Amino acid sequence: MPEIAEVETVRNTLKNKILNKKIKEVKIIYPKIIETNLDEFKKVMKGNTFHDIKRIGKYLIFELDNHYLISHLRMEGKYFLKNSNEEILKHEHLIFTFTDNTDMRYHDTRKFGRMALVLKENLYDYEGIKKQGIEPIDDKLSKEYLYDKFKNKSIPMKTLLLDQTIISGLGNIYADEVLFEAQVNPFKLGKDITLSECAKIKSASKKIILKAIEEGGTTIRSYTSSLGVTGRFQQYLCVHKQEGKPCKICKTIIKKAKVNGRSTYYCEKCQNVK
DNA sequence: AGTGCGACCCGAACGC
DNA sequence: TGCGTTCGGGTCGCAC
Repeated sequence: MPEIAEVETVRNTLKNKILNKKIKEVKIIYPKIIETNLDEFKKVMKGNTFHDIKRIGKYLIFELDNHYLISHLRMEGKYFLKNSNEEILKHEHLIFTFTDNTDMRYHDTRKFGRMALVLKENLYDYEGIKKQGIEPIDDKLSKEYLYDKFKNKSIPMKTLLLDQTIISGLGNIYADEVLFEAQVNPFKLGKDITLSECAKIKSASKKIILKAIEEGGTTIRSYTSSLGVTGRFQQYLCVHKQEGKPCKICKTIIKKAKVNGRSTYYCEKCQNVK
């Protein structure tokens, strides 16, 4: 499931392949993917060109002539590059055909991903973008900022790390890994967190995301990047999906629980869970 | 206002 | 074996 590191990997791999290609045609097979007006989408995309790909949190931002195409992959969204004459697969929902007869195809098994087309000057009017918090790799992420965001919340830390308005870009995998690295109890409420724990969360999130980006993300279940590269971060996971295995630090068996409906993996000793 | 939870999806994993 | 059921994952929107 794409988190910040996966989206960054898609951005980098896609960038080398599609920039400055002219779009000849766009085929929308599953229209619900598009949140904005469909006719406008078709009209604007035709004849347009991808000039750059940016990323804000888990959002991919394709730069066009006068617009941005905002794309959120949610759990299973992927982009594949193929020749236009290849058959259209079951889960390919949107096809951009370039003038050189190659395609960029949006593939999404669960149809959860979404796209929106906005004028460049309106990018930050888009709700999802507007409310993004600070990214783990941004030096502006400080322990004081986190403490301030957490201190009045009667919400478990696991849930707070998934809140994109606080830290932008963490998903279920890295939230578990960050809490383990920071030795913070995932069940602990925001209001009970200390400034020094915030400092640990800050540095742990940066360390883990940098490492994950370097390794091309994590592949769990169905996720592959646009070039089919398998994320190598999987081998560095300490707790996520490690239920029943001994903790890499203390050998205590890793446990699994639900926090706010999300599966959560932790070491009860290292993370001081009773 | 703050918090919790179902809906959106559908393939895989699970249970009988 | 084969069927039905549950699960998961990010985000939104609604209910309390």
